Amino acid sequence: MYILRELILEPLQKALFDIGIDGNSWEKMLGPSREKSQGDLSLPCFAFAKQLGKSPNEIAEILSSSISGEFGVSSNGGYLNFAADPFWLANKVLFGDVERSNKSVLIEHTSANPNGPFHVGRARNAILGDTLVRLNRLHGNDVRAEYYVDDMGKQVGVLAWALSNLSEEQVNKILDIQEGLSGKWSNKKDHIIVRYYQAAQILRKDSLDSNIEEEIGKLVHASEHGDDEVLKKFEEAYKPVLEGMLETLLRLGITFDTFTKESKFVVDGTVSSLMEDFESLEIHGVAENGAHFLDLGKRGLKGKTEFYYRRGDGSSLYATRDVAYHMWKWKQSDNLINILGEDHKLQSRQVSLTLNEFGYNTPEVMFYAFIKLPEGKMSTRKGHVVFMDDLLEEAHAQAASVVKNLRTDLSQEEIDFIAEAVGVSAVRYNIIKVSPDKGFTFRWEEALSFEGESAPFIMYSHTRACSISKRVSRSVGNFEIGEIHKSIYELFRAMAAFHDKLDLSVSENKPHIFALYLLELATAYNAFYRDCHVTRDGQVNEFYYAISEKAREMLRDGMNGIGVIPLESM
RNA sequence: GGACACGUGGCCCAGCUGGAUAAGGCGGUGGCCUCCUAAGCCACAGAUCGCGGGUUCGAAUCCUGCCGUGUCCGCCA
Repeated sequence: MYILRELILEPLQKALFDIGIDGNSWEKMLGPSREKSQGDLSLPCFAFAKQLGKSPNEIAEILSSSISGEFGVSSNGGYLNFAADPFWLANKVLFGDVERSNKSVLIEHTSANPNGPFHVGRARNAILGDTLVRLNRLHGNDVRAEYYVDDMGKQVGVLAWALSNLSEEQVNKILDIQEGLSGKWSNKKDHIIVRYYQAAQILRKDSLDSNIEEEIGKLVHASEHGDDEVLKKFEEAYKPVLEGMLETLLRLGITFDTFTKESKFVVDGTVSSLMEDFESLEIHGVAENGAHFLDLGKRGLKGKTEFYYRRGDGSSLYATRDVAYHMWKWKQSDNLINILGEDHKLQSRQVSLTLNEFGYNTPEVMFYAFIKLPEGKMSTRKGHVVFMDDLLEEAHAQAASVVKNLRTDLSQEEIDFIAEAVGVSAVRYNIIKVSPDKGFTFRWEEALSFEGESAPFIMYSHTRACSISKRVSRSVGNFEIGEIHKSIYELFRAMAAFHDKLDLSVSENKPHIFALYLLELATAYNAFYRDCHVTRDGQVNEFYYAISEKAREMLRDGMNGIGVIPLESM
């Protein structure tokens, strides 16, 4: 609780000084109480024992009796505990103001190759990234959400080749499908076009016809040299796919401010001039066939230390363009955050070390582990894949059936509206509630869980507050802070943590911290709802109403911060 | 083989800039709707924090060895 910390720091320092503890090395030991029942902040006194020749117990006792202020102090088992005064806390929570951050931040996320629909694994990036965007905005930062479009190189090359060389019939035959794409997504462009890509991949692998590889190679080569016509052809190929992908993201509430094409840096010449600059570096080297690299082993990289940035034929590589891209990004914003899969760790390190070499800073990176399926790795080819579009449909359907059971008063249209919000929120929440560096196995029953640690749990608390708001249907009147019931005190403590958790979540790039916090806030609200009725026999308790309204706003803001939709009724 | 992650009750997961009896959820058992939406609430049961060493007044947390899982080690993206 940061507000409490500010309050006690001075008296605590004085008390410590009086017993012979100088300096402020103890400040980092002052942390949140492990035991909630003991207080909000605790100072373990074990470290002072030797210096003072007293037991930690004694020290804590002495300190507790010498400190006083608008807070509770106590000692227990060698710990000095501080608890927020209920009345003080009520004032802070109901009337306090918080300082907001206002940094400029550029967050690059998703940036998926535009060659096919999102499966849940690929979508983890987009959901984590968008949540970080939202949390930064909630925190007050000026955020730009950016998608780096991979519009050149092999993947798009294969796609473009397939679209201009394969017919619908050929694709179906190669993929061994009789009647072509059927079902729900037969009109969605990413699902349609990915089949051409898949067919081409099979041809490349199985066919003895080496012309295919040669033709694709020519296209890729041309794109890497900035050939206008080829790049245009590539764009025609990937654009509809990307549109289909963005449609899925839009359904998840994910949008971008800017799209930057990889080819930009080839076409405008920055990549080739950058490659010339590389040659002046001390760690620069040239391989036998004329390929160029930097020896990053000299900068602490372990394992394979050569970072190749230029092929023997003089063309650039993906990572080279990524360096150029990052130099450009540093001109757009003072703070860069990238969201990347753990498979990009080495590549990201190479880019960062190279940037450092030119005097640029290292961007912040949030790495996330992959989502597996019970049957193993996600693989489109083996049919081990869960498309985000399918997951969202299923989530909607399940939510609709729950709503239908619970609410017989609603029209089909209202049911659909609620089901969509619940479905999307639940899907997002199940991905962001776990730490990004934890790989997890996708299970339908968990992804579609609407109780316990889930988005609907939080949404439900919020609708309760909305329901009260609707019932009273006016703003909060004059009130005095009344008796502070245990549940109210706990709710205040939870509310006071809002900005602490938001700040932590944003500064550490860990969305799950704030996502899990909202669960605590909702739980605390539920206890308040149970114990303290705002309206009773037609009378409104203004103090309670003020608390409920404040909590409602916090829940709403917090939910928006993680992309969970704050419905007013469900 | 090397590098980097991860390993916490039957299952999922928080805690890991060292601090008090390891926090939640699912599942299990038992209870709560004449009272602002029961997608809720309450109670109970359930943990050698992968294994072995070390550092420390104190280790789930730091160091080290081993085991297991994942990712990477392309002049691919």
